[in-house]
Amino acid sequence: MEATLAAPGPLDVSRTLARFHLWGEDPANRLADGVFRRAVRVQGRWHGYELRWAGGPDDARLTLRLPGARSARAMDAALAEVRQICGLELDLPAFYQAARREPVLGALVPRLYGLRPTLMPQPLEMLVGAVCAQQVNLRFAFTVRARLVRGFGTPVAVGGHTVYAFPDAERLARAQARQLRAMQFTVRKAEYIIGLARQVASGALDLDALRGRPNDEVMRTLTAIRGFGRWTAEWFLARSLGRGDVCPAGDLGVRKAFGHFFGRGRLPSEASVRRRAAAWGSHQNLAVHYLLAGQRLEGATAGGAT
DNA sequence: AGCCAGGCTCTCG
DNA sequence: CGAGAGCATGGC
Repeated sequence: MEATLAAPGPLDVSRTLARFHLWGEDPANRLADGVFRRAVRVQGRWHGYELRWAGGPDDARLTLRLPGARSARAMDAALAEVRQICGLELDLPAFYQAARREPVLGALVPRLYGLRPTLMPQPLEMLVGAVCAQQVNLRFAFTVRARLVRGFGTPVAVGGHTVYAFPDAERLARAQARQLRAMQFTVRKAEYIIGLARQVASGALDLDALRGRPNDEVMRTLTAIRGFGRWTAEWFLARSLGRGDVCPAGDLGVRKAFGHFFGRGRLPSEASVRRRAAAWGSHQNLAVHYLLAGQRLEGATAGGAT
């Protein structure tokens, strides 16, 4: 089966999907030879899909293919994921208009034209990925997450490649802490991940229901879980639910980016980042995304930090 | 060897 | 509450 979709507003697919290999390989989100591959589960069955694209940022055309699939439901599920992953729901034109009033963002927009945040469609995947990234460099975070995905995920063949479906809560709930330790998770992070998975698997925690809840309620729900603090919850709001009015101000990368663009290189406090970001209202998420990507642009040319 | 890395919990004032 | 110590595991 095959379907095409168009973006509402600018979309630079390559730049948007680049984050899947910025810091290493992600076996659940494979980017190879200009094709993005991933798997969705529909009625208990995994379907691998391939995303290709053509055209420029202003006329990007996406082609989604599910080799061997016949169910319209599988295609619908894959389409819904792709919309999330490419950030199609986000109002880029409105952000661009607002960015014109701000010199730093205004200058970044043309350089990053069509960049969108990649929203992670599966909440468990986002949360576990966030735990992996707590307090360690992102290269290492990617490495341990890849081990987790290969170790507990389900391999799915698609287009001559293998993608791994991200392990579900039931599988992670059965995992042993020492198995995660062998993958170089800390004892504590192993507990966090397994603890979360058990809450989800038992039905005590409904992550999908968070999508319909206001920010503060999502924050309260997530931060009540051991191992899940403000940083993790805010990134979940930003990169899973796509909430615009969120800024993970405590994030080291975010603070560095704010320091770079607004603080003459001095690392600002979390509170000061939060203050400045709050002025951007519903555009905070996109603004933060552009600042982070903007700093990576300059890091590549100036040899600085990422 | 030692500092750093896109935090979190726990304790105490 | 808010600040600070302690923590745990690698990468460079």
